[in-house]
Amino acid sequence: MAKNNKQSNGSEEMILQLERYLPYRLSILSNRVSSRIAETYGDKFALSITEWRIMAVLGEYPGVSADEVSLKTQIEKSILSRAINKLLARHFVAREFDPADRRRSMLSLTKTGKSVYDEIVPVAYQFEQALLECFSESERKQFSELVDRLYEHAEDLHRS
Amino acid sequence: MAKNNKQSNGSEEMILQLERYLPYRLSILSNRVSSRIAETYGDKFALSITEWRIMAVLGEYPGVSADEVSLKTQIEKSILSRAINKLLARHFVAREFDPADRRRSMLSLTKTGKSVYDEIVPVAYQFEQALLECFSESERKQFSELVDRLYEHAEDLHRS
DNA sequence: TAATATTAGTTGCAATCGCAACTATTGTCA
DNA sequence: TGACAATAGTTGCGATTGCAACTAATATTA
Repeated sequence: MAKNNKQSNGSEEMILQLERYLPYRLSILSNRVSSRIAETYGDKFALSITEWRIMAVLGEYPGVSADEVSLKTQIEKSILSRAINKLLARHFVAREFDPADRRRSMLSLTKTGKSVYDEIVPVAYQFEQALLECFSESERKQFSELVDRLYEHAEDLHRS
Repeated sequence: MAKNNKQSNGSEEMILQLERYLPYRLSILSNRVSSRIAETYGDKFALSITEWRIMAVLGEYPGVSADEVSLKTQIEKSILSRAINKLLARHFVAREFDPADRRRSMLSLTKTGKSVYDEIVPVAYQFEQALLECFSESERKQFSELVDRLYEHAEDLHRS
């Protein structure tokens, strides 16, 4: 972790070592990883990260509403609305409205969307595997656990 | 990690479990952490994440050029140019041009900028400490190491 | 039931992003 | 030296973002 180094001239000001600062490193790591994957589906299907995430949720949970997608992915609802419209226009996603609550949309992948999804998923997993090559089995487990714990803890911090 | 679960009906299509997919989790974690910190300096000094990062680099390396800031932070150069202009306008940052190479800027924090920096740095470190409370000492070290290794490995993947 | 609040999703709009083209300066090499 | 390439930084411009206000539907409650 970054250390709280003081300057050596005796003054009390701290220097922040950005490249050792964990929040910064997480951000850089995440950007690097995400952009690497985005290359795979971006080049081939012209999907943005946001669009792909929506499709990933629909592949896993067909029939969810936009709001549920928003909850799961943290995508802001106006961005989501516009991304869904694009996916509708490209016939990757279909939308019905819940007859019991006509505000509520029910989203799913179309046949075309599903075939795109089926093509991307194995590549995504291969990428994840390739990424994790640099870890041993126990390191993978440990890392995964620590990521989860940090995520929960960051949420807790907010509440206090 | 996410498992390559197949559907149970005997077809070969894979489902991607987004919330177990490591690249996705890194992204969500990083966003959560970054936005928590941004609240601290954003509310008080109206600094964006990008602006703060630039100031952090200048606090650590006074006199660097815009290009060097771009290399260190991965901030795209047009975004950087505009952010620096804002920081110049607010007198948080000063700019000279290298007499030996007049294309090259030499950036540094002004007195005002330095006082903002000096106020933010301890808060940033406190935040990092609070974040890491959920880890033991050895877990912190391990996590830091794994993050670094993953970062390097993600870069290697790209070259192949 | 009528008034009010809440929820799901959309849209207006100003700010930001990011690629590509541009200017200005310096480096290369025939 | 002079033509061309490379580098640092800026700017034009279309696309994207994200807040806030909006519409439409449902839920609450007096």
